[in-house]
Amino acid sequence: MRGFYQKVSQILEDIVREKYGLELEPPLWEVPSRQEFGDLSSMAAMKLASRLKRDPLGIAIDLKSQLEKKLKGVAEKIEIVKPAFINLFISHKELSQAMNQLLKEKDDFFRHSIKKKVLLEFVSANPTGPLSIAHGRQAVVGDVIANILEFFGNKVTREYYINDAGRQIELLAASVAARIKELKGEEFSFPQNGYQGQYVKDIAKECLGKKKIKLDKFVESHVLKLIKNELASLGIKFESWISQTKLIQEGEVDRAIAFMKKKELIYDDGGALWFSSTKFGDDKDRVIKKSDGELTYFTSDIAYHRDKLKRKYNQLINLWGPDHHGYIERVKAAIEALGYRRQILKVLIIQLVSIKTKERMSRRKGTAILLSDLVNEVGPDTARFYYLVRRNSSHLEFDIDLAKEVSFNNPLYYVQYCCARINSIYEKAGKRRFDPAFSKFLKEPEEFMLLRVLLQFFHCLEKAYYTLEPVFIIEYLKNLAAIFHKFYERKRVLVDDKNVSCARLNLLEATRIVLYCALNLLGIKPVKKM
RNA sequence: GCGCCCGUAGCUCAGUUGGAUAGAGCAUCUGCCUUCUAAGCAGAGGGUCGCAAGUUCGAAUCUUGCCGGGCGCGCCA
Repeated sequence: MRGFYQKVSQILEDIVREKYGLELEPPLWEVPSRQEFGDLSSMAAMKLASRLKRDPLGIAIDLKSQLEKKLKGVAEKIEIVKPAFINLFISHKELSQAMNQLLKEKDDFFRHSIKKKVLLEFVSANPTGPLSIAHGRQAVVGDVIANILEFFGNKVTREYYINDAGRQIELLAASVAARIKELKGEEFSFPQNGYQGQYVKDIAKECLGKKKIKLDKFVESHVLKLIKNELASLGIKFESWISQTKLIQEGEVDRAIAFMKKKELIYDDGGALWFSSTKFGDDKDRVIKKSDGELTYFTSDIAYHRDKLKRKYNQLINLWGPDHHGYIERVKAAIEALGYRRQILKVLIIQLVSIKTKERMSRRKGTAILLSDLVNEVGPDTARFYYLVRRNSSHLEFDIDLAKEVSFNNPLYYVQYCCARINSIYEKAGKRRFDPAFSKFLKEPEEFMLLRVLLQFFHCLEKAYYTLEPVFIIEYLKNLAAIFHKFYERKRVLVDDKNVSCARLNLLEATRIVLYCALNLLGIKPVKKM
């Protein structure tokens, strides 16, 4: 719909400006909720009517006649529906031309070239153990958001902030130390609230043979390797890893404090140093240095964000868990204090994940279900798909039994089945070329229904891009799959009439391009056989 | 107490910069395989959109109050 949409929007915009002297907020056209309302629908008449206090129907009739004049050949028909919707039906000729363009340009047909530099920070789990199922959701959502941003031409850096300076990592080292003693048969006392879990014992075992190692460094690198492997098992790779300890050692934190001191945003109270974040809209001021002389987590986070900003990105995006929601304001306050616009940072809160399953995994006593358990159970593609089926801000219930089910109940299989059916036809058709000259032989409503949905992928991508919600791609895929199966059941592709057959093969290839493109953005491999 | 998320069909959820008859899937019932994969398609039933007021041509969507569920509010990280 990309070509028409831009053309038609421009024309309507011009008419509104010339005839009424007004500018309406885009979008002037939307994809209507029902097929019967056409390809594009405009509410411009209603909007104009409420601004000018005039009869909407009269305005609609006027706009319609103007549009008809300027859209000869593009529009099949233009209808007015109560109260004053203007519905536009695009001609079959125009639609098949768009399909030919899609066949020629492939993915590029849907791309943009926005070219912003974006830093996407996500997961950033403490390096104290394996990733949880909630981290898994952040990882997948973040990765797909990065894919979408890149698809529209942005330069994206996926970054992981390693929170390795706190007490937690010391506690883990102490836990490992206790396990080492246990293995040696020495007396040991396990630290209070120390880290449980098999991985602690595994690390201890590895330490046994080695001499003269710095335990905390060894432990950290070991856990980081573990985390990297878990992310890799989902097909996720970060371009950048930033260590909190390193930021402190390199003096970034001190410099950030000095900078804010100079601007008189820091004061002393009760032996502690405070940042006057209330000057920038925070509820209360925040401690920068505790009375015992130690820095807080927030302090190094200020330095970290200063470091990000110095690297000259157009946009910073952070994915955080819901427990960090109260933290957004103070970081934005810090960004303003550092002399940047607060809008440069966008924080997405990714809600929690719970697991629904009959037995199997819940039987494991004591330990929580981990990301690695989940991936082992259902595989990376399924894990990715189901991690994306809800809006970021909604709780996600991961239904393991459904995800593993090999049936049409399972939306992922429903989508993959399209790929399998297309491939199956290709195998039967043998050698194939896609000749655009045949596209004009598309005639049937089922063919155009499918073609319209293919072209609407453009809108789906825009929606996902502007809201940073990958779920729209999932919803689109489900819809596309339904329309494709409908087409498949009603119309054979390989028929005796060569013209029709070739035209439908073109349509099939267009479908494959869109399907693969969408799945690719989600990081899911299309299947060829089922 | 303050802040955030959620409440839509029996179940899981779409639909929210206000728009057309509130949509899917599951489950229930009825049809369709000599023809490219039936892991599919066609059809039926199923709703006081948590409750109540307000804003207007029009509210699931916006405002206010209330009810119910989840989470967060440290000189923790």
